[in-house]
Amino acid sequence: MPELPEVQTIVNDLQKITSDTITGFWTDFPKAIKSENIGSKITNQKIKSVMRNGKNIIIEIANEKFIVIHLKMTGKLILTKLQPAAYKLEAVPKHLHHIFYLKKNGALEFHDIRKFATIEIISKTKLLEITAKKGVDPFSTEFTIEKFTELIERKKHKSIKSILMDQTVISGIGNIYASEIPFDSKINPHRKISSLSPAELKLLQKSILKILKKAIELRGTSFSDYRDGNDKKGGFQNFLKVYGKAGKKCVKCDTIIEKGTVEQRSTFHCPACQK
DNA sequence: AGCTGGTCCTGGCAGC
DNA sequence: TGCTGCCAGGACCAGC
Repeated sequence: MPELPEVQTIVNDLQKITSDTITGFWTDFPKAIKSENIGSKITNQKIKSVMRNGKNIIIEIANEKFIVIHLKMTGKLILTKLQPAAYKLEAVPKHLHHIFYLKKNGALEFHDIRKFATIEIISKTKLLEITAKKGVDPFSTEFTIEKFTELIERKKHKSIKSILMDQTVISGIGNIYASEIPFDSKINPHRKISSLSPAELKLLQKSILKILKKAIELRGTSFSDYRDGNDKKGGFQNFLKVYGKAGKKCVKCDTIIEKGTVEQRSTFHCPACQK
């Protein structure tokens, strides 16, 4: 499932479509598109930039309009060299649901197995509204220990895991890294925020940056479906310590990794290493 | 206001 | 073997 490192990898790969022009759009699943008349809004528009905001991919086009894409669990954006004429639209691959045709780069294919991913065309005003609702980006200079402390102030009764997942606190962390980060900090993800000492909070902040940074270096985690902009797997799945490891031995102490639930999401930790 | 639980969707797998 | 049914997941929304 694409989280910050995966989305960042895709956005990096998509930099090459900057200054290209969208020549057309095709879809067989309009339900995923939250805006009307997408084709006429984006056709013949030049791409000004490709950015990330939390787990959103934002493609800026002319007239201060933005294509906002959220890949949810199984969405994939893959750049191909295929020209529009090469697509047999009556027989596209099963999970290919949208295609952005490009003047120079061929096409940007949007695949999605579970059809949860969304596309939206929004104005600059709306974009600012969306980003204002989001918490701090871990890689922005705003992500200081003071800001972190302030953001969790009203959420002290919540668990550490749920805070890491809360996009209005820190934007970009999903279920995989929300288990891996507390393991790196040696902190039990089920603990309440209020139980954290200032030193532990600092440790957690350090682990957020460390784990996300390493995952970006390895081009993300391909736990099941994730692929980068070139349809290649990431590498961080080989470095997972607890996520998906229930019943297996902890790499550090041989204790059996436990699987629990936080807000209906599976959560993994080592009961010996993580206090 | 804040919390819970339902919803979207389908591949993969456990159990019979 | 073939079927059924459950689970995974992010974000949003209805209802209390």
